[in-house]
Amino acid sequence: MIPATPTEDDLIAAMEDRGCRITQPRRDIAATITRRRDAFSAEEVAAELDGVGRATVYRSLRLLVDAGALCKTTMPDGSPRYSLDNARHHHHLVCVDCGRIDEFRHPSVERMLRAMSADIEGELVGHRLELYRRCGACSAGGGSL
Amino acid sequence: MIPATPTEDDLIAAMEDRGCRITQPRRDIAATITRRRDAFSAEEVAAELDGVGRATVYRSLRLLVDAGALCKTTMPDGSPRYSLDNARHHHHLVCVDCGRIDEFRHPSVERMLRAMSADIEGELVGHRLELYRRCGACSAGGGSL
DNA sequence: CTATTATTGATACAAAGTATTGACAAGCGG
DNA sequence: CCGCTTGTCAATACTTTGTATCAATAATAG
Repeated sequence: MIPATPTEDDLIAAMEDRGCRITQPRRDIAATITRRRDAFSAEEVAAELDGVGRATVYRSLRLLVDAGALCKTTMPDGSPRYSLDNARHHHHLVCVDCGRIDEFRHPSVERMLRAMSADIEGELVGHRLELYRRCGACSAGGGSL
Repeated sequence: MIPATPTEDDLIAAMEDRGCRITQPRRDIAATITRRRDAFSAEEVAAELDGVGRATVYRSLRLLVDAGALCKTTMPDGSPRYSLDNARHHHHLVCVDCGRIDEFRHPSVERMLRAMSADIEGELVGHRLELYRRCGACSAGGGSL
């Protein structure tokens, strides 16, 4: 089964699974972010949803990140972007030109972590890995021209 | 030659090499951060140096990061920490208990990047990798007790 | 020693959140 | 169905980590 991009209902379900009440603002947020195919900032969501408070947007996004339905990625300049989570345990490939975020899994990452954990003192409890690239479309002549 | 932790003079030299003027505030900042053996935040430095403006501290830290004398690392909660740079081209090993930041180099990282770049579209232009662990001292019974 | 110009401190502002609070609404218990 | 408890809400204030502006000052060039 192909791990498809989550739908609005998937996001609602993810929140329900965490024992949360499903409220109108949360529905609105789920609808807004599933409509986007690209990465977005919390402020963009807040700006698009007029009746919903900023704090609620931030709370809901965090909820979805905790629930594993949403990923929070760091851009090269350090600013955060959110994107829907398609698959468990992956890393991010961020285009430095268009900001597009793709997920990837590659056995070499796990291999590296295994090799590392053998050589470091203490136990590894987590990691953060982002790869920055110029994506195919941007290299081809689109991008920042 | 062992790549030692930079001294105050190394930091001054790094700034001079970038064509900067060596001012008293910059000397003070260099002295303060070389006295610390652990990672620190910009606000800590600013708080310790009373006559020096916050903006100057941030400007100088950025200068040192750009000059390659200082590293800026992201903690698991997303907050930034600075630490002296001992060696070129490394990554960070952050203790989630005591906040200690160590540098590491491991061939498996470069190997992973090579393997990745063969498999992704577009050109890799950078990466960000932090490993989070519980360090030896913290595992041993110190840590957050 | 003086002119030039980088640098400074103060202040304001920005981005990305978190904390607080009083109002409201969901869901349960009867 | 009613009321109560408690989660959630919007608004607002505050926090952290900076950056922008600007008039005053200090470093270096000559």
